[in-house]
Amino acid sequence: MSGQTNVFFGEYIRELRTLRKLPLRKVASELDIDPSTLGKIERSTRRPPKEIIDKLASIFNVDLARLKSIYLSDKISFEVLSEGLDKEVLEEAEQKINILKSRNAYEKNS
Amino acid sequence: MSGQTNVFFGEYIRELRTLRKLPLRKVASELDIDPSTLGKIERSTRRPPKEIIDKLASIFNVDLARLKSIYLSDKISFEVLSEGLDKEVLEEAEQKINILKSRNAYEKNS
DNA sequence: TATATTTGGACAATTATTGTCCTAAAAAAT
DNA sequence: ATTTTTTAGGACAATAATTGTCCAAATATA
Repeated sequence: MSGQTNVFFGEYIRELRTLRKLPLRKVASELDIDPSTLGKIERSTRRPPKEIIDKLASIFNVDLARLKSIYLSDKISFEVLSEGLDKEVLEEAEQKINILKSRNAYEKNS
Repeated sequence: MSGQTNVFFGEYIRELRTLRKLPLRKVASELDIDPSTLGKIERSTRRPPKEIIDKLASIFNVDLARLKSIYLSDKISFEVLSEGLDKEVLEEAEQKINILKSRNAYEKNS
C-alpha cells in the first residue's frame, strides 16, 4: 500500500483546489469556463483542453511540465487499457522515443 | 546500431505489403479505402482507423494485438515528444496502469 | 516512352470535442 | 430544519478534428 491518492489529473487538481478551500465556481471563473465543466474535468469525465492545463498551472502555481506529465500519463494509461493492451506497449514506446530523438538530432546536423 | 527499420506502424505495414509485392491499389481495395489514404497511413501522415488495423491484421495474417501495440506505441511516442515531455511520463503511466488494474479488479469483487 | 505506382493537396462529409445551459442531488451555513 | 451554496450529470448547439474521396503531379517500373 503506497500512496494511491490524487495520482490522476482530476483528483490532483481537485486537491489543489480544495486545499485552498475554493469552490468550483471560483476556479472556473478564473479559467473562464463553466463550473460544471471544471467539475467534469476533476472527475475525469471530460478532458482538459491544453489551455486549461496551462492556466491551472499558473493559478495554482505548480510546474507546468509536471502538470502536463500527470495529464498525459493519465491519457496513456487509459488508452492502453481501453485497447485491451498492457505495459509492454510502454517499453515499445520508449524505444521509439529514443529512435525519434536520435532521428531529430541527426536531422539538425544534416 | 541495432535494427531500427520498420519499427513504426506505417513502415511495418509497408514492409508487409512490399514483401508480398502488392501495390497500394490492391491492398487498399481489400481494405476498401483509397490507395492514396493507405499510402498516407504507410508514411504516417494519416492515422489508421481502428477498423483498418483489424483488417490489416487479417489480410496479412499477423497478430492483431501485436499490430495494435505497434500502432499505439507510435502514437504514444509522438504524443510524448510533441508535448515536449520525456520518458518519465511512461513510468508514471505504468504506475497508473497498475492502479487502474487493481481498481478494476476490486470493483469486480464488490 | 508508355504504363503503373506513389505522393501530396483540396475539399466535403462525418465524427468527436468543447462550451453552455439547466435541473437535481448533496453538502454547508444559518 | 430550512435556506443557500456547491457539486453532479445530462442535453444540446457550436466548433474543431478526422475521415473518405477525388484529382494531378512526381516517381518508378516495364
